[in-house]
Amino acid sequence: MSQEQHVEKLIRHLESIHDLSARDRETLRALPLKISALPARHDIVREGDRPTRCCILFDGMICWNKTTGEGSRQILSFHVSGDLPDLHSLHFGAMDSSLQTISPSTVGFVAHDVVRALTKDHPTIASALWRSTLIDAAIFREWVANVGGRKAYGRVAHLLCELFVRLAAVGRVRDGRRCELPLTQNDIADATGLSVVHANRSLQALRRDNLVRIDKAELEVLDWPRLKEAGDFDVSYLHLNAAAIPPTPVQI
Amino acid sequence: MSQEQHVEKLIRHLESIHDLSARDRETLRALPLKISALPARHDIVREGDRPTRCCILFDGMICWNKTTGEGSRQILSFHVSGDLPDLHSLHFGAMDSSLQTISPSTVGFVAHDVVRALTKDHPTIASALWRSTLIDAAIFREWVANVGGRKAYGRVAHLLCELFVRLAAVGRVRDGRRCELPLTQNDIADATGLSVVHANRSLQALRRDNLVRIDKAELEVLDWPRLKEAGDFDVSYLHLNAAAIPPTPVQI
DNA sequence: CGTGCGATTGAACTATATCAAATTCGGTGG
DNA sequence: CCACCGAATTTGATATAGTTCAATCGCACG
Repeated sequence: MSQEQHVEKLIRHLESIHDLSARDRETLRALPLKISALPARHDIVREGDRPTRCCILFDGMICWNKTTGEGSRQILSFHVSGDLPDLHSLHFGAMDSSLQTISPSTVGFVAHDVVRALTKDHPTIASALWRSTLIDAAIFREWVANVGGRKAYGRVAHLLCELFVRLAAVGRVRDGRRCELPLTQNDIADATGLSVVHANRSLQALRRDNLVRIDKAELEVLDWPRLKEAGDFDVSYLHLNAAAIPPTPVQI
Repeated sequence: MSQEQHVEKLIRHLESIHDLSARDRETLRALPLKISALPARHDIVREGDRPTRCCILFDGMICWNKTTGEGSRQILSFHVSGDLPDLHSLHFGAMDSSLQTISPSTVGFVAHDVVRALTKDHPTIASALWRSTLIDAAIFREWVANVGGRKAYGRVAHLLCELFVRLAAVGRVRDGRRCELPLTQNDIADATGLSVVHANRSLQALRRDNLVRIDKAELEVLDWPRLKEAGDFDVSYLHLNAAAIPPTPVQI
């Protein structure tokens, strides 16, 4: 896929959370990028690293994670097409967590200096990027509430809701109800603070209740209203533009 | 206390995470503020609100929280003297969580427009504020790992470590080992995703093990190395300037 | 000197973890 | 195309961390 097509994904992401002018889009299209294809389970940034560039995700899925003292991995967030997961590295010295691919992914690297120049010369883009990191923070807040306050069933439902809406916001949902879901149950367990066994059983319960179907790394939402309710999911924390919020999927 | 003294707390906070010039400090000292004394348990901002001003905390303690579907409250973060807890409201429409005082608190309100002008005219201050919100995000990440990945004992220990270091960073630790801790056990439970009963028992265990003493809303760290170890605490996620990181408290 | 909130205790209950084994699946080499 | 391999999923059984409920205690404050 050409660089031009990839950059459109970044633009789509930014336009799902902020208005851009035609000129802003042109500026972004001219962004110097180093595009890389990465395998699954590849560390992009490790805890303690001092990166000098940011990464833009074009295809695949990546996550932030931390390893706690007892050796268990906690996933902190997932990122999808168009996201800028480590924009905050611009303002930090050492990274406090690791960024890793979940599935084989295509990313673009942009030097910090380039991003700094971009924000200096283009206030609207600066504002959109700023807002993007604040939305990341809002997602972390929601995750604190998710792992701290909900039972296993609800946690998993909430996670599926979030991924579905975020993918929908950047046009990655087909038929109004199917999206990629390249996570293993181990990943789901690490993201929700559950054991694999219990994550498995929670997923089974969601399927048994006919809320979702999961097959071949694909999620199909069968009953959006009940899935939302199960996950106690309220889309507002994603701070999406109204136009980017998916309509309630049609039931079958 | 005079407005001038209060603003020094903000400066102290910003200087714990970013360099400021003498001119930046002067600019901050001239900031138009509306200072308010608020009682404990007071809502400063509620989920869904669209604030037009930001809040700076001078004295007391406040927290972000969300109420989940089943009615339980999850605390998302605590804030201490000098913090700007809702700086991100500058870039958001509706708030996704509620900001509430824990103890009786003194805050200063600054209009969004004033902050926007400030960041426009003073790039260093803009950068410090930006960094401050990114550190908030880093704290949320750490909390996801805390509630998702640690046992009760470790969670509570981690929380105490964080508060101790953050208070120390802005000069709120006496004798190198004592700081305010105006939290009820209910607050600690809501912050760690535990029941009150279990939070109580975890605290008892920490005391039994002679890691801390808690009395009259005051925390005394008795054994910092072991407390850190119990909480699997690594200060780097707070992204403090080296000078703001407290030395290991003297053992008694 | 009561009143009420916060801390503490005990006991019963349950959600979730852990361990270990079996099964299915996707891909790879022959 | 088949056989095989490792990884991912699933299952069952047992163990435990944490919850819930209900009562008591302590103490600051009017």
